[in-house]
Amino acid sequence: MADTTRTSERRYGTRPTMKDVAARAGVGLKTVSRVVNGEPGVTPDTVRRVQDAIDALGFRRNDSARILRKGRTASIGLVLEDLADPFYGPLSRAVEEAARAHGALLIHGSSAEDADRERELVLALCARRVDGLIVVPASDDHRYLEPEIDAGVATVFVDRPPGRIDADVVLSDSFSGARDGVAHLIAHGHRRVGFIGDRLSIHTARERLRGYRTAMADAGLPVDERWVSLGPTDPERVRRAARAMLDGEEPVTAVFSANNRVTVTAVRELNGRARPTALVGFDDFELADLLSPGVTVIAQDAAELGRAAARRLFRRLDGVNEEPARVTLPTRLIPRGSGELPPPAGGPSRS
Amino acid sequence: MADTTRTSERRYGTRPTMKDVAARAGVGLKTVSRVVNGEPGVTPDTVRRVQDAIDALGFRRNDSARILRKGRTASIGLVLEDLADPFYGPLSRAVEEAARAHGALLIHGSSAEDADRERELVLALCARRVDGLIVVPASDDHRYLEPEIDAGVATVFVDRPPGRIDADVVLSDSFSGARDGVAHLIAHGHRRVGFIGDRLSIHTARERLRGYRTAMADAGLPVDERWVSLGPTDPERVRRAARAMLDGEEPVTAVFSANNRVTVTAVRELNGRARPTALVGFDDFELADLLSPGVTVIAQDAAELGRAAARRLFRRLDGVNEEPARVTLPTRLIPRGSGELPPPAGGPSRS
DNA sequence: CCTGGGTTTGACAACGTTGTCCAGGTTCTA
DNA sequence: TAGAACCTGGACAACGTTGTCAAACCCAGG
Repeated sequence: MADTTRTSERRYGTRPTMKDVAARAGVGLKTVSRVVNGEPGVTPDTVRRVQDAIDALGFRRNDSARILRKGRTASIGLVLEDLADPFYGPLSRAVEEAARAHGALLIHGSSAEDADRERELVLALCARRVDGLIVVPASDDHRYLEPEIDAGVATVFVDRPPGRIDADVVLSDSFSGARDGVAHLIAHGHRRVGFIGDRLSIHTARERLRGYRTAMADAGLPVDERWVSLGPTDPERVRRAARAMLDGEEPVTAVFSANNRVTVTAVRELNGRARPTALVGFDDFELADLLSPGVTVIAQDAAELGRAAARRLFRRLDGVNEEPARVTLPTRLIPRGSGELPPPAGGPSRS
Repeated sequence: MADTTRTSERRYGTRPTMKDVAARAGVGLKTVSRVVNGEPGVTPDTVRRVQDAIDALGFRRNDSARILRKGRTASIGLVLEDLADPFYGPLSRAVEEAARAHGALLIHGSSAEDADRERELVLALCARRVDGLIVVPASDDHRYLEPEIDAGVATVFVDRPPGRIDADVVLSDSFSGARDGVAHLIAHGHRRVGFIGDRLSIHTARERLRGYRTAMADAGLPVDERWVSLGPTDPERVRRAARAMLDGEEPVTAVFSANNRVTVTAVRELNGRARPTALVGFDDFELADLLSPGVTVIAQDAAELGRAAARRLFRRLDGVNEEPARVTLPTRLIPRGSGELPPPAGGPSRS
């Protein structure tokens, strides 16, 4: 490939600029800009000449320069815990659709539930000058975001509230959901209900535990602390927890599992046992209805979480200036069989 | 909020620049740049002064300007079909990890299996001057990408090959996988095997169909065209297809479903029937082992697809200049029960 | 043929950063 | 002590685009 010195010709790795287009079309720089952006006030004939030059050179506007000049990037950042978690699929998708509707691109990052990594990602996105941020918090202290928010980065938290700052947040009603799920088990005759949850550092985990305790208390039932297990959601820990509460001295007859990862492992453990144990899980998951018995769940609407967060975000970007608000979405109990199993006859359900 | 004229103070919606920092620290612009980028040749004392000014003003480097100046954006684009499809979760995740390891951010878009939308997204990413692109093609003509690739945008296709251009691509071995899956059914005594696939416009769909036909031919079995159903993967179409081949005159005794969406619907249909029908599905999915019977699948390694694509991409970004290559990853048959069901005794398995 | 109004066009600065290059100061060497 | 070598810091241009503003042009009406 001859390295020609004619600057207006395409060379490998060098992209033509508006200046090149202008030279080729024999017009001024600004006229090219006008054509590229569809601004009025250019003769049809000139438009055609410029268009031809654009096509001939394979010109594509450099949005970096445009962004620098205009100050707006038409992109929003989405930071969540793990892209591969099926719960976040519909949420991301909903945010993406909203972004698309507003002509914005989505920049994505997973925090892997690590506070430092969340911070690092969020600040990288701010350095890119994203117009807005949607964050599923991993950290419990978001004061580092204050200067950014002051500087005008619209920020909405979703699924969990931010720590130590006041900002928009969209949540599912974890407390009521868990309370309803546990009450459902109690209504089917259970008196000893186990709870397998996430680490207490996570807000939703705390709320769901509170829902569990409330439901038990409302029914006048005691909670044996051996029935409550909190910690990371890896299968090994969850398995051990399930075994402990099922094989102990006063075994539970039902289990409430506080998120989808826990539920899946719990199902695996319960299915292998002779004595059926009732189960209600927080979060719906695909194929829950096809298992036998079908898994009764407290479903949250992940897509709606994303939509609501995006709605809030774009309202702010459109200049609406309101106080930060908390939106709480209701959950839905979906009975499928596992939550309606009765306690073993003649078993510990006698008061 | 008083609109002070002191330009170096923070005002709402206006961010401090290096110039502001320089003024405040009493140093030159370039010195600030050096400190921000950790370049050598600045006295510790000066560094501290600059650092203080940065903290006081809440300065954060504007990456748009940096990108404009340097030409590299440290970001890569990922365009796939649907973020919410669980198959793409691990793939995205793997790409993200690789990006992170190389200090790059990930910009994300879903094509929704629409060629125009793919093109629009890809070109938007090119306008942003992403350093590289990873694309799950929805279109069958990617000539529109040629100028971009010539201009230096490293591009790797994944899961499906590009159309009408030569470029890197990472694929699962759909042909062999399907052939093995169908051979597995035949090995268990089936002679009438149905195939429910995706639209033929999709490369993997064609390959899997070819695998099916090859397995049947290799076993000397005829294929009745009523056993083959191709089309969109919505549940309604798949259900009808399954019913037709199961209730027809010469009903199939086994079904090969050519992707995860089809498999899930097929399981739903088959589970409701008295006569058990064998099933092997392409793509693994969560909980496949918990259904009864467990679903035998041809598993592809989605995460490895992503990793391999990212590896290829970053090799190119590191300057390695090779001919475009096709990488094909093997699939793995995972027997779980549904694929090992025998045909009904005394039924049509007599030759 | 000139004036006035509108339309079309282009020159120029600016966005915030980094690369180049040079000035001034310090330290070391002969 | 002079001169070289080195270190630190800053002035300036450039990246490719868009906003501002003024110049040039066109046509109709007088």
